[in-house]
Amino acid sequence: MNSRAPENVLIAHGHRLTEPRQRLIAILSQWPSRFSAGELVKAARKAEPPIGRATVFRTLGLLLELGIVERVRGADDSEGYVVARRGDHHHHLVCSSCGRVEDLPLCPVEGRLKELAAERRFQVQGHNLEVYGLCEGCVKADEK
Amino acid sequence: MNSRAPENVLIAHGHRLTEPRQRLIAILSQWPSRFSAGELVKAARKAEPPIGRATVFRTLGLLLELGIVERVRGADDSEGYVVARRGDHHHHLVCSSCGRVEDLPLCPVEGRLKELAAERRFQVQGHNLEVYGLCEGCVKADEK
DNA sequence: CGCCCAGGTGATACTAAGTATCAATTTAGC
DNA sequence: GCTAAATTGATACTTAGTATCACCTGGGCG
Ligand SMILES: [Mn+2]
Ligand SMILES: [Mn+2]
Ligand SMILES: [Zn+2]
Ligand SMILES: [Zn+2]
Repeated sequence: MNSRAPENVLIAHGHRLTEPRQRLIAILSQWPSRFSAGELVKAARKAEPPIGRATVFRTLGLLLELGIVERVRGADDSEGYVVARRGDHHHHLVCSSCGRVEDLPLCPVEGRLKELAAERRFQVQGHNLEVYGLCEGCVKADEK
Repeated sequence: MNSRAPENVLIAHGHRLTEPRQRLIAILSQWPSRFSAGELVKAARKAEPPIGRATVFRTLGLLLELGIVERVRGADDSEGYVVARRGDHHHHLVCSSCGRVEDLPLCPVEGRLKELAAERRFQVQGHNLEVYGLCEGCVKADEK
């Protein structure tokens, strides 16, 4: 049994494994890449039977809190989500051309940040970093 | 003449120095700290004569693009703005207790990020970083 | 198995942050 | 002052998310 499977994480945190939640997880598990709240709402509405908008947002919030999905902002500042592929502290490389999201497991901030903040007497609790640019595929397409 | 004064920056970029813009700049110049779009809209509506909502958003976008204001996300993921105090590349220390925003002029990402991204064949175009924690004042208040 | 109720659902309505349209107004240069 | 182009503000629309509340159901208990 994979204890990192969304269904098990839900249960482990005392949440119920309801039908709408299972169906949303199934939809997400096949999602190719970054998606907006609206896209998920649309997919949920098309399902049979349809899943309500409020439930989609509530479930999205729950999955976010459990680390099953992550919020990732686009280069254009748009909100978006991706299904998480790792549970530890990491950041994202977001392609500004195709929108693909890659995990960046090594945090380029940790060390340096502590010193800088300490000098300012600022007590760091957390940070968030997104890196924008072109993924390998889009760089190649660009060179042609 | 301070060429960094908002009025001059507008003109230098070929924009008109209209009355609503001047009045919005005046309102912003007295803004104590981080503000939301809604707060600015409200202040603009209370002004005499009132400034329209659409104009507030358009002007905010313009000032953002000219670097006169900066978008700063709160620890709770809320959108917000601050009047910029510097024009070069920098980040922000955002107090999760009082909401105050401090500039962090030394970018703790630059060096390390290049190497990491190069290994992944990701061509970096930019990044955005926000640091959350407690400002000096709130740390002290907390200790009591 | 079947009861029961806390937790969850979905319809609806509401808020915040924008964007789009367009007729009416204003700015800035001549 | 005149005029064209930029800007305004009213209105309507979109996306993201929250609040309410009557109804429903998952799953623990007997
Ligand atoms: Mn990730
Ligand atoms: Mn700043
Ligand atoms: Zn790409
Ligand atoms: Zn503070």
